[in-house]
Amino acid sequence: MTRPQAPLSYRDIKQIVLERIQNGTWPPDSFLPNEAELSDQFSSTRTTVNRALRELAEEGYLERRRKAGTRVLAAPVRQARFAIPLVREEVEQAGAAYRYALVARRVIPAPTWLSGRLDLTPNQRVLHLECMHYADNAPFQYEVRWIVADTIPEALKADFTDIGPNEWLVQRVPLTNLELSFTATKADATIAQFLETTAGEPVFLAERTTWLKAAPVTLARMYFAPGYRMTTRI
Amino acid sequence: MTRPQAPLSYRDIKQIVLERIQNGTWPPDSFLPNEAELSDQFSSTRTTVNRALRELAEEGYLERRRKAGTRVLAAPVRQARFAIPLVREEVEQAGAAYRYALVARRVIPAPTWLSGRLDLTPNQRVLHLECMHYADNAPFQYEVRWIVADTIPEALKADFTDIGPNEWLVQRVPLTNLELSFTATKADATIAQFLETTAGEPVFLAERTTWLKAAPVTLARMYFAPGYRMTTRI
DNA sequence: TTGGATAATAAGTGTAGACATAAAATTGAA
DNA sequence: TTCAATTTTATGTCTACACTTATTATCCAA
Repeated sequence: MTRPQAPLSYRDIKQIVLERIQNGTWPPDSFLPNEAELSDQFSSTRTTVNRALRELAEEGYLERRRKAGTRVLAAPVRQARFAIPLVREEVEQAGAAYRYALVARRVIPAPTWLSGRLDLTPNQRVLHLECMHYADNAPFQYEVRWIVADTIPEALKADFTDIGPNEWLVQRVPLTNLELSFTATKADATIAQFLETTAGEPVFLAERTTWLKAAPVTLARMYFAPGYRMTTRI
Repeated sequence: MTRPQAPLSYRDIKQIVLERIQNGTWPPDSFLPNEAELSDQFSSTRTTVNRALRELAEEGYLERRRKAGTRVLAAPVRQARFAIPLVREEVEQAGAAYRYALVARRVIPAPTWLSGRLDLTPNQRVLHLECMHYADNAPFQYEVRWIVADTIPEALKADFTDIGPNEWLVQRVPLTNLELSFTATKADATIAQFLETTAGEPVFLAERTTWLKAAPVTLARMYFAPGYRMTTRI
């Protein structure tokens, strides 16, 4: 039953190329035929092949260089993508009820270490906030945050008793740069108290620094309750 | 000085659209003009505008739905991308000398918890490895790994004294699925000994499970020396 | 032999137009 | 009034072609 072959989409081509990489037709470090030749083989156009290969390169399977051609990467630089969700969404997605509470709020001159980190002039004013996020009334995250008053003056007037600073910021400040780091740390007395655990217990700490163009906006430390796991699948 | 406008590239258009989102011309939740109209405005083609918007959607700034149109996302689902490097590369990139050592190697029937995690039949054989990774002779990572013998029989013959199992696997097994999770845990006596720290200290733990199609390949637990930070910028 | 100009090549990008498809909006019948 | 069928529309994708640009390979002269 030979019926006229439906044209291959760029998805089909991606799939086929990936299979050929994975089954050894095109072993690591080898070069693929060029786009023109592939589009012939697939009875497709160079544009379609281009999109397929471009996306595979984007995903870390191929390396492409002009004139040199397209090469299969030996060790695909697999990259994990973590969505950075709002705490509320993270909690609700897990099927738990979210509750937020503002623990402390004060305006202070930036401590030296913070000035260093955010490149502030000495004693620039910052809004310091401490917040708790609960999942089904169990502590989920203890958040300590500093917001640079000069960059976001509106924040001084904002009321953070009902809405968390992260949600507040995300809704009105178009963040341009972001640095995110994760580490394990030991709960001190304060953290332990808020997370209802014992001082000295390991907690997962996410630290997030954001800028608006060159101006520092905020630094946040988010301590997660013991047992927290950040997970992703590829 | 009116010179004939060079045509806008899809990059230019991305930039312009991003600026309009960030300066409030197109506030969160609002809809952009449709592609045809935008291509008029930019004196470009729909194809080019399409690529710009598609990539911005990919990056989490826009949401696109057929017929509905293209909407600015209120809280851009910013996503962090972590490259998942080989330990060796991670160490060398930090400018340190990398050293690897195999600590233990044995073939055992899979313990119950592992069978559950990897969906193995009871007592299926696994290769159990313990390895150390050093940066400038200081402990960097303690790796505990199980490799499913039925899925990767070659692994039983492999010599892991010179090359780590991760590098070995990456070079010959085209992993198809991967689950990665991060958490903070307490160093037990063994971990503490290898990482040259004290039992009870918090350590950063990355756990990685991989499959080849549906077949489970390996589970790895990587304990990082105290002070380790996983960082990314957007 | 070497070094620099030049040609050749493969990917990168843009234009123009067509058809496909999902989903919202509308219409019509029960 | 409500639900199902139909129309409309914005994005999704493909074709065909042309031009651009980075980079390698080649060739020739010093």
